[in-house]
Amino acid sequence: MLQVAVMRQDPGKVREKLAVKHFADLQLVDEVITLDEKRKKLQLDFENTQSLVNSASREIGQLMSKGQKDAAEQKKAQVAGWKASLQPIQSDLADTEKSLQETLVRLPNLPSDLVPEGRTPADNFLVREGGVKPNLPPDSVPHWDLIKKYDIIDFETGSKLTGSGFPLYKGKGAKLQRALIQYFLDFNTAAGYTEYLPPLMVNEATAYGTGQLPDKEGQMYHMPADHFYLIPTAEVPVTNIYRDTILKRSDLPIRMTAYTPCFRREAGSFGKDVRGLNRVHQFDKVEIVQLVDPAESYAVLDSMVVHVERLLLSLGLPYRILRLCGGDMSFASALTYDFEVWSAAQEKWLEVSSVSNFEAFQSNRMKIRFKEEDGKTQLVHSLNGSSLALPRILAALLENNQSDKGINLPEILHGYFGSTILI
RNA sequence: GGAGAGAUGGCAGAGCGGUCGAAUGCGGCGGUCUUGAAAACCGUUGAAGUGAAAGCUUCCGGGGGUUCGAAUCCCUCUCUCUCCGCCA
Repeated sequence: MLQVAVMRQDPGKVREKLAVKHFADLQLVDEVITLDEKRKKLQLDFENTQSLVNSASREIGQLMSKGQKDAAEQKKAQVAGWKASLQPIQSDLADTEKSLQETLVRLPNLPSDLVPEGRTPADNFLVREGGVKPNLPPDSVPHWDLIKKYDIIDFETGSKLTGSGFPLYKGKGAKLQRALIQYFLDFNTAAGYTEYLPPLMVNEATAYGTGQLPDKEGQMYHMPADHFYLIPTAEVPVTNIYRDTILKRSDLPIRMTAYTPCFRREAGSFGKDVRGLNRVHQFDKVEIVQLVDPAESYAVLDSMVVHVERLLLSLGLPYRILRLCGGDMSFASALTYDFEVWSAAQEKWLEVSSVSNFEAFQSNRMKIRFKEEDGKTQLVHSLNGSSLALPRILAALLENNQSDKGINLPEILHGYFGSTILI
């Protein structure tokens, strides 16, 4: 959620920045400012009258204790008059605050100055590529064939148990998932992230805090009986750990990591994009989240990018890093880097991580603040990224490392998996 | 699921319907003392909105009500604890 103060200060700049994101309803900026002015005026009216009521009430108390009943009754009548005039102001104020809030949550975060112009993924800025693309023999096959060959995921039975997009990992496939999760968590905790294992269902307030509600309601699985949502990413419960908290400056930075399954309805997906592991409804992911001093958030973003890059390098996967253009960024993000790995048999790039700085957008909604030495409280900046999403990593590992003998695993996984090769 | 108790400031813990935004203790911060530290003593110490400031308003789990006035009374929801039942 954008801060009203920022919008008031320079509405022109806000509109300009929203245009970079191709946000159409620019008039909402003026609506917010108008509503906020109205809110202020009503609040002032309310407070002035309320102040009269309060002080009169105090006087009534004093009169009563002195036994001056008549004078007290007179005051009471006066107060009744004020209270009557208070009523419409109060309801008007409540309505104004409500529509201000509703308007505010419809506005996306402002992109940072580094965000490139553009509308589609084709306009994303290539930051760098790394790793070496393998030269596969002509008889190489995509991962869904390898999955069958080694019998490591049973999609059909997953469909039988739940529905399409709910893979059933089996045997070495299940073990490789466990190995990857274990390795990713170890990698993150070694870098100073504290490990969490959060609830997989969240309530409405939590889903609202990270911005899944009210906008992306249709993308989450909902449990109507209890008003819970299955999490689409660990970001949701983990960032909300600090909702409504005032931290000390010395608490920052807060670094958290969590493994969770992620549940996404992916309504509207179809075709070859959903083949194999490319897009599924339930998948495993290890997430990193940081809450930091605003002055440092962009340096932290860079360090998170390097962190994820090292992880990909250690897996020996060819990757590229993209800085997302205004049109391809998420609602809440100010700057996002996407990581894609090269899936050699499909011959396409697969997104495996998205690292973003949300600046104060999420923290403003969640009221995550810290106290400066001089006693002022201000909003933290929040950042998160995947390190990493498992299915597409698995797809690339299978495709890129296939051989006559089996899937040759990167060295770092040998210990975790208990073997150098998956056969 | 049944019965009971409770939810107050960073923590602990008081609080008669009327100067209660809230005693007290601990912790934090500042100071006195000290070569330095500790101890002791003194002072200070919640958040939000608005304002140049003084101030004013709101907040004692959430929501609603009674009253001139609610942390205090009533209703309701949520959560926590104790006991019972069920159970991985």
